[in-house]
Amino acid sequence: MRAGTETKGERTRRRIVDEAAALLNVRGYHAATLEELMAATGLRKGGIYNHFDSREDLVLAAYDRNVGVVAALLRSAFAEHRGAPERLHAFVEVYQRFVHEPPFPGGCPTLNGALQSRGTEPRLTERVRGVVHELLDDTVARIVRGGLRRGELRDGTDPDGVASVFVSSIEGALLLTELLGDATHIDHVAAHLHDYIDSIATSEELR
Amino acid sequence: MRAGTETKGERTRRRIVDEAAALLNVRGYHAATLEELMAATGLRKGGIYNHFDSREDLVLAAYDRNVGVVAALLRSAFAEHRGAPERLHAFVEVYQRFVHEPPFPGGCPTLNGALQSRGTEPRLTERVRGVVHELLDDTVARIVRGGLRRGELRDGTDPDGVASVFVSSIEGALLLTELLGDATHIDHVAAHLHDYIDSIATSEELR
Amino acid sequence: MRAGTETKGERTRRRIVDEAAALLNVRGYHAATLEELMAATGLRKGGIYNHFDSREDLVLAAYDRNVGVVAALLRSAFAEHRGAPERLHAFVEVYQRFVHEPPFPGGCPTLNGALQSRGTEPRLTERVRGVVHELLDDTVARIVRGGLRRGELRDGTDPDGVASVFVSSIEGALLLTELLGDATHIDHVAAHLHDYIDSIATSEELR
Amino acid sequence: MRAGTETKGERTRRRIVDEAAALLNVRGYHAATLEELMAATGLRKGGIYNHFDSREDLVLAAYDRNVGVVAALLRSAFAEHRGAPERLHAFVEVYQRFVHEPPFPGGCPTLNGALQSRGTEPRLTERVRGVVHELLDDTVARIVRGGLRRGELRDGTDPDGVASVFVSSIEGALLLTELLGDATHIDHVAAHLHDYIDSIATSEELR
DNA sequence: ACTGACGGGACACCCCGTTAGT
DNA sequence: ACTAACGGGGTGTCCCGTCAGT
Repeated sequence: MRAGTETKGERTRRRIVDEAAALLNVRGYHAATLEELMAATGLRKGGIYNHFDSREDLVLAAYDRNVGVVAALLRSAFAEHRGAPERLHAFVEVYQRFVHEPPFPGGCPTLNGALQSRGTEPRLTERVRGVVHELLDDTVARIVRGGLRRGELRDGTDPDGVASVFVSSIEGALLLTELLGDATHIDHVAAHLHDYIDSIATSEELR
Repeated sequence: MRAGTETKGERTRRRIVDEAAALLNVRGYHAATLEELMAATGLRKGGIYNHFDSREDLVLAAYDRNVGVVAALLRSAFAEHRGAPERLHAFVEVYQRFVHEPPFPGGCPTLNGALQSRGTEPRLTERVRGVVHELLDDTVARIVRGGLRRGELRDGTDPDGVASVFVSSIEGALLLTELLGDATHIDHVAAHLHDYIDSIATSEELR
Repeated sequence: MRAGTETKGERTRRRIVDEAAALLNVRGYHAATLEELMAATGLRKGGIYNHFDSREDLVLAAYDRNVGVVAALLRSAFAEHRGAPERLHAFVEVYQRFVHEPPFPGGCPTLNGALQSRGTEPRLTERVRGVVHELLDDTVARIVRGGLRRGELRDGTDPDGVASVFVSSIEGALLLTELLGDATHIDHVAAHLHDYIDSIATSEELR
Repeated sequence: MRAGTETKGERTRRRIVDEAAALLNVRGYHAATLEELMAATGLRKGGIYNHFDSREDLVLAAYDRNVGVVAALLRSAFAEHRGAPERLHAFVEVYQRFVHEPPFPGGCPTLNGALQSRGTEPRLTERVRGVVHELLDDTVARIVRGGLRRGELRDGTDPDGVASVFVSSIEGALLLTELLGDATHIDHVAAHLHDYIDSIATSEELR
């Protein structure tokens, strides 16, 4: 299929996913009922089930869409920075900006998916695991490995350790921010991580 | 009635809370059904409703119980250490040990409660908020303030910032550990926090 | 047993009936739950079941008590009047006064019992039937028959017809009064019945 | 869609209301359980809840249907008579015929609704109040007012008083008839009311 | 005689999925 | 492709009754 060309069915499907994505991230991937999804999409049950075999399939598609938005933010941020320290700074800033200028309401979809899928939604849980693994290994740890290779980060820095710290503290801060309705937590954590980046960077230049 | 003596009802109630607490932390505070709670406690609906006015009340009691266990671990850890840096180290170690030698299965109840109460369980959410606030303000930030007064921590250290960083990164690490079934995340974060504590402590002595 | 002497058990039983009677006439003989009866009597379930084999038995006893109060009002009113027209006037006045100066809240127990026992409470229905039959045949119709014998009422007056009219219109008026919260209905009906009595009385003297 | 055409859903909904109306008037608007309604309509819960948001909504619709039948009987009776005395006679006869040739079993829905909604079914109670008010003010009292204007009824006749007497005694008679299974009560009351109408009519002609 | 504890059975409501229509 | 109609299972809650204790 050529870019820009969509059959009518595809357009409808896309619209369903878009509306569902917005709703689910706010109301909860598990809590939102099919009735609410019907109201959000303006379609009836049968209309939705024409495009998705089950509510779960729609939820997964919507989750992917929301995660994709965040991934795109990261990609575009990385496109502007080459060095490992810079990219790590950018990584933090993306999430910080995500809180203060959210591209869609409801907070971080990765976190929300992780929170709400416990036990009841195994396929979503699996999907979240994949996303988080990618965040850890293919994003943060990869940046660190590249930085080590290029000598931008101190020898002995553990890529996996950095990844754990970054993802843990950021997702934890998003959780606090969301739970308490207080954005200072992500700011405090961001400041800490910026310091941390500087402490493991070989370069002397201050940000 | 003498202290230390329990009527039959109190014993049963305690047993219900204990069994429910174990179940709910694993199955989910929201997902676990009353039927499962009946199976876990060995009582019928009538029996449970004799001790609790609603499923929600039981859930809250079970949540309190689980949170109380963690609080007790913290208290006993703090009882062995006086200085602020030592207490912060102990704080981290409690959570690290919590993962490796869990007093009950299912992970951190605070986190689980926060995860599963989104929107659907307002009273539980409120409870979690209280617990997290206590963790931030009355535990970590208070320790830091004491350390500043006594000159154990560097001037300029922000108690609230430290609290945000500690709670965020630890809860985030617990989330990763739980989600991915991989305890290295809490270990990485713990190591990082230990370093961080040393970096803000005035004392030169290494741990 | 001598009058005025009550064993402790009898006193408790009487207290249960009294409190239950007051509650049931207001909350409804069918709607009031055992929990409410417990609260009203200050006893626990077992305490009540010591005196009554079932909720239904207590309801019946309470109903009898309430009906007995009305019956006593009628008896004492009849004791002051000998002639049939006078007694019929008195009959009407008892119910009219019952509305304006109720001896207990909730309205006419006969009516309430009739209303609330439909289908679900067969024994109470049977009891109500008996009470209404007594009201029709042994009270109103009997007065009319006496009046006919003594020539106080016009020949050709049908005792059963008068009874139907009196009981129907009075109970109907109580229903309207209760349903709409408007006491004018019983007043209108009372005025009408007083006129009706005068129209079937042989005596010329106006009331 | 053309008038007079019913979709399948409308037909089913109508059938639900019809069957429910018949059942509820007999079994009781409060007592009849959803299971019984399912059996009566031949539908499952899901099918019923597709047409009604709650059991209460169905009950109200069924009540309205039954009341509507009685209202239609009154309207058609009034259509054949113009004068106030004639219409009052017709009013009485409608209810008398209602007992002897009931259009549906279970007796007068207005009465049944009033009886069974005490406290437990506030919306039904409100509905019944409206129906009774209409019966009093917009039906009987209005007829009397018209009769007074046209000089068909004696001056000094109180429309509200007549309404109270008519509705009270008829509903009371229906109550007795239903409670005791004895139709003579409505007949006695009807005879009385016919006499009463003649006594307040200016016309000399006997019925 | 009275309490506390527990069983057991309804009951109304929710919500996902599917199929007959159009 | 989309709607309306319907099935069916599960959920929390209510509430009466009973039985062991004391």
